[in-house]
Amino acid sequence: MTKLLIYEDNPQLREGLTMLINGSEGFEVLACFKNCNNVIEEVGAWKPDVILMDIDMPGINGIEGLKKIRQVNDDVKVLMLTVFDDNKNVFQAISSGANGYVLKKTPPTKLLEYIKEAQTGGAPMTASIATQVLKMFSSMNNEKGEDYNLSDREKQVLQFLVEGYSYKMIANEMFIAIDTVRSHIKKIYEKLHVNSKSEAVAKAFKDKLV
Amino acid sequence: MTKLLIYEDNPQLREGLTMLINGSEGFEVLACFKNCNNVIEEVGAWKPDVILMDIDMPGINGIEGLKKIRQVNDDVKVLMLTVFDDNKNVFQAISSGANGYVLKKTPPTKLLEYIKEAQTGGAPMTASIATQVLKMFSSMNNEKGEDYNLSDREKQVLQFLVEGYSYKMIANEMFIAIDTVRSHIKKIYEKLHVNSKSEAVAKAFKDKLV
DNA sequence: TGAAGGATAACATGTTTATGCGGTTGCATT
DNA sequence: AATGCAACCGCATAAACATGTTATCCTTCA
Repeated sequence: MTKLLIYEDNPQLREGLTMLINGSEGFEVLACFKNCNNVIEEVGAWKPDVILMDIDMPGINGIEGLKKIRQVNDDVKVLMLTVFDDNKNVFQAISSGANGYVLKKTPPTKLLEYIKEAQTGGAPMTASIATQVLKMFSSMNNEKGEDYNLSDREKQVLQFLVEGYSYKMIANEMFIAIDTVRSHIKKIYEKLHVNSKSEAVAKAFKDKLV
Repeated sequence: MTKLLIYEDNPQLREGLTMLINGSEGFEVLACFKNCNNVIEEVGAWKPDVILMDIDMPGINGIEGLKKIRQVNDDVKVLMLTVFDDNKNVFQAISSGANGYVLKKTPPTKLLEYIKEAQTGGAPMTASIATQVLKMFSSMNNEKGEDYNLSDREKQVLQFLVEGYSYKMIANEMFIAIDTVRSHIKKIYEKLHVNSKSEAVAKAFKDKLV
């Protein structure tokens, strides 16, 4: 028997979900709540297997609710419910420890499947969410964009810049004159299309040159 | 009609997949290959909707094959097939542009579902894969180390520094005097334990303050 | 109510950076 | 032999930066 709590501010949807779930073999809704004000106590008292958590709630939203839960309980599975597959929310929810993320328009049979999947350690996601997650994933990785073809020496200098060295210090470290450091840096700026040290440093981080 | 190519070195599995798919309404296997040696030409010639790509192949493996495909074609959907839900491969595949990632032990009906899902822009994953992806996602993100408790204003200034603004530009943007900018920056340096703009920028990136 | 601290601002001084120009050397390609 | 290019070096100047000190106006908080 899968025991659930539901957090959802919309009364119709709350009733609908409850009826659907309670009417299905092997599922039971322990309680419903329309906000997350006492989420910690409620979860502690009812000890559910799975929580359905609406994201868009007034007051404490679903993400905050999730975070509260995770402060005290890492075992209960939390399935986020939302109308939109909004990029930022997906990201937030996932990194706050959600076990799954499904759209409200998911058909009932699918939803029950997802709940079961969450309970058994899976990570149910609707297709559109999964697509987004993959996109975020691949975009954040992007193993270095442009090349800028910096020479070896220029790369070294840039490295020192990133580490906060002044021209003078770089000259010392590299056993060259400070004016040579200047020359290198000027060249680096040209290749990176920037015109200050901090821009170069920022670009180095952004484009994973270091 | 969903048209497929299959890359799989194991003859049994190759035959099995072909028979399964060709025996299903709405699916057609255009061709099968046991390695990725000519993958670019083959994809160009057959113009499939979906490619089933085994990961563990001798010679050019599935990930390399995927990368080759993505060099010339971003539209075709590539579904990775593997025996293990190996962490590293999942990550590699996703960031190389795979559309989905399923285990070979996936039951036939599910597999057809997944193929259809991939074709229509979804991102099919078996539950265990999805779980892994979420774990990677949430683990790679957090940290955010120290806080340094910068004030709101100081955070704004730091933001501008990171974007390469000079003191003068920051003063203009924030409608304050350049000397005030100086004051803020001095305070920022103290809190971040640095003593130059580029060090501050570097630290901002490293500690994910921005 | 008085202390603490954030945001604002001015002034002064010395250092660092950005940019321009010029140049030599040595290696590799043509 | 000529060309290009990376690495090296020097000089000059203006702008930007780092640091110090001082001070007012707020709000918050004990």
